Amino acid sequence: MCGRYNVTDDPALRALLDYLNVKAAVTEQYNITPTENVPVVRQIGSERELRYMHWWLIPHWLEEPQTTYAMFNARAEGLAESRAFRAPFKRQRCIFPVSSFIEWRAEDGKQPYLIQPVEGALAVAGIWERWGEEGKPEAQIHSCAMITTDAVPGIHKIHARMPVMLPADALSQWLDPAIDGRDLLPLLLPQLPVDVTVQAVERRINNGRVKERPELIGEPELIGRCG
DNA sequence: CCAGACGTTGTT
DNA sequence: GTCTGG
DNA sequence: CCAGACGTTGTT
DNA sequence: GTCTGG
Repeated sequence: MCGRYNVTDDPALRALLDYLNVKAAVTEQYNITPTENVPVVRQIGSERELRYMHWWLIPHWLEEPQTTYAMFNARAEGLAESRAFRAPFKRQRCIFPVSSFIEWRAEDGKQPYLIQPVEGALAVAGIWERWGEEGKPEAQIHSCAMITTDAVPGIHKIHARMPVMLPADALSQWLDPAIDGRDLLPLLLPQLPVDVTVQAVERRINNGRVKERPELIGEPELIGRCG
């Protein structure tokens, strides 16, 4: 990606939210770009919730929100050491429900490809922050970033990086704020927890203002979760 | 992530 | 070439 | 000590 | 808020 994805309100995504024991529903969003509000699942104590957050992490110590630095992705490598990321990584982790995401490859310009699970939705690892005065919850901004890692071979043909996709049996640990993030670093490996397809899509979605379902082009390629 | 702007003076 | 906006 | 950074991707 | 560079 790790800078464009889709959220579809379909059985696959609902199944993921059910699995996480989250009741709320999502709104369909296509061609989501950094700085948009996106749904993420987080856990406070033992309570999980779906909450819309600004997709561009705003560290709590900033005087004012800014976009000077690219903060919508956070590299898994160095996450525990990064000044900007390590605090939220420690106890403010979240999951991005993702129906499909987009990667680009240079082919006479930029050709977008849709990566989509064959079955179910993706649980992408993330971190979140809260910015603003403690006493004014309505004025606070919640923000989030997706964690990235090296692409697995099947996806590397398109792009060298990809979001960290968590397997189902890792989700409870990932969301548990009682666990220190540093103890969860082994979860942040390049891996496909499910089979996915990679398929070219129309280039007009390169423009982030286009918010329609992308038209597929050509044949999908199946990438097995083990290769 | 990609696309598109990136600027001023003066007029409506 | 680089920054901003979506 | 204080000031300034704190980031990613992709390309060369 | 905390680390790095000067």
